[in-house]
Amino acid sequence: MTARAGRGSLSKSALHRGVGVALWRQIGDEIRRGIGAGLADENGRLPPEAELAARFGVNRHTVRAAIAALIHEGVLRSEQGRGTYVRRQKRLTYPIGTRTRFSAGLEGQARDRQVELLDHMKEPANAVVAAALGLGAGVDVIRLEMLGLADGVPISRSTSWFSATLFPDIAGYVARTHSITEALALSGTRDYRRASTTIEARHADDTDTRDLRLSPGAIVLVARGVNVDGNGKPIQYSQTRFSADRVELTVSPA
Amino acid sequence: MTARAGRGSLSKSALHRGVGVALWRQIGDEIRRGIGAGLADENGRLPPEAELAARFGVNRHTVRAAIAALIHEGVLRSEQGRGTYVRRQKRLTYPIGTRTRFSAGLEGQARDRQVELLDHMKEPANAVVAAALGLGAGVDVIRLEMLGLADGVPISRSTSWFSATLFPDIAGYVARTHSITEALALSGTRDYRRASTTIEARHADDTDTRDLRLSPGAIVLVARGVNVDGNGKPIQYSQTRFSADRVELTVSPA
DNA sequence: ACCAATTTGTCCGTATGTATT
DNA sequence: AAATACATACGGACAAATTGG
Repeated sequence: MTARAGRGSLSKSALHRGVGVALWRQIGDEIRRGIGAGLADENGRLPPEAELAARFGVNRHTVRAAIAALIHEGVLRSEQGRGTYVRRQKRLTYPIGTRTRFSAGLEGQARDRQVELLDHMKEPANAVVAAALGLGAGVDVIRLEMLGLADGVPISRSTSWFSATLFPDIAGYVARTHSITEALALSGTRDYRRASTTIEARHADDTDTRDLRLSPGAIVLVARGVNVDGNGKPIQYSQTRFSADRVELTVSPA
Repeated sequence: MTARAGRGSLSKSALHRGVGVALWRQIGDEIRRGIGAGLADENGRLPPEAELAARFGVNRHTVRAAIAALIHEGVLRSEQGRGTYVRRQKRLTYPIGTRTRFSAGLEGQARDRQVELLDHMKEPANAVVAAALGLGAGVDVIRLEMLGLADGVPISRSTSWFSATLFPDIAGYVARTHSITEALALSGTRDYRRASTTIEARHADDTDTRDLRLSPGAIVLVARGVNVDGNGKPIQYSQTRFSADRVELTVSPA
């Protein structure tokens, strides 16, 4: 999309009827994608409903249903007599690298960034967590449920596990400092780095729609990874869900 | 998903009515996601329709519609009196790193891997391509449209741009060798590495659904990046779309 | 102040698709 | 397989707000 010649042409995209996805939703997805690819003009104004209807080959009401959904999502805003406008133009770029830290990574992209601890608990590690942290299955771990915000908008929703014996007080530190980096430092781990990350994409489930304020059918990017300390010993396993509409990930070398 | 306690529990996920996605399709998406997360047993057998219906809180007819669609897509296969089975179990893991090469990256995960050149052309670089390759806007570049397959299944669909003056014969080389690495070597560039990659996720557009054989509403992972030669000079800008159902990306350090 | 053109908002009715029983 | 309820899609008509002459 980014590297296409056209100026707002939105390639007469064929809609598919009878495939279990309503036309208005397909059109909504097209409009969402079209934003930032020249569909809206320089003021963020969309073409009028009648023109969009003609372009998609549907009734104006169907376009209106799509726009209504996007307004409900907070993507668009419309004013009677004036037109329909895009609310947020740009997507945040979140770095995935050896030294990823939430706040530092978004520096310069959002005025206000913060991490909120939603919940925490001690529990026995399941097979995946145990393997990732190099612990025996069933060993106690501490799980943190966190929400990352940028300028008040939910950006990421993560679940992290730490060894309960090595980081018994991690939850309190995170609650106090609002920072994993500082909480680890208070626990005695001054430095850490990302050992591996896998990235997948899927539809938002209801946890995602609630915590990240998404609409059903929205997409989340899921990054799973392990942080290790200076000696290469695993200290944190985490799984982070990003709103695909609001962020893109960038793999930085270094 | 991966790191959740349950064995096949599939978290009573609430379905949403009136959101533009038919229930049978939502259930289909859930089943697709549930595969590989313990929904199917060790033989790849799904729970019986009646049980799925109870689990999702819908009528059995609706589950049957979902299964029928997944059978049509080639994800499931069902046998009267025996049950419904998963065709492909695992998702491929595609490495994104400094030394990403399609075929080598999937080694061991698929018996047969190949890259097919769908189309190629010479064109003036647009702003994005020119910036990525460090060329002046409007300079001629060669664009390659490629399809990556693993065991005959389309995995990735990429568009790449090369400087037309530095790599005038790249299309022919790729067509002959079915490999970017070898085509670059024939052009005199023995070594290259990935300088940067950004990853986003979005709904499949009709190009994607056609080339990657996806159903509308499916998700694609989009990786955009630049390859540079030994001296750090950009030689290739590419944009690759992966089927999010079939592939996950992994960021390898090194 | 007025008018015409443009654009979104609301209402009617009808046909088809989806989901349940 | 059939009856029912609701969501989706279409078509047309008009009201309400904005813009510019």
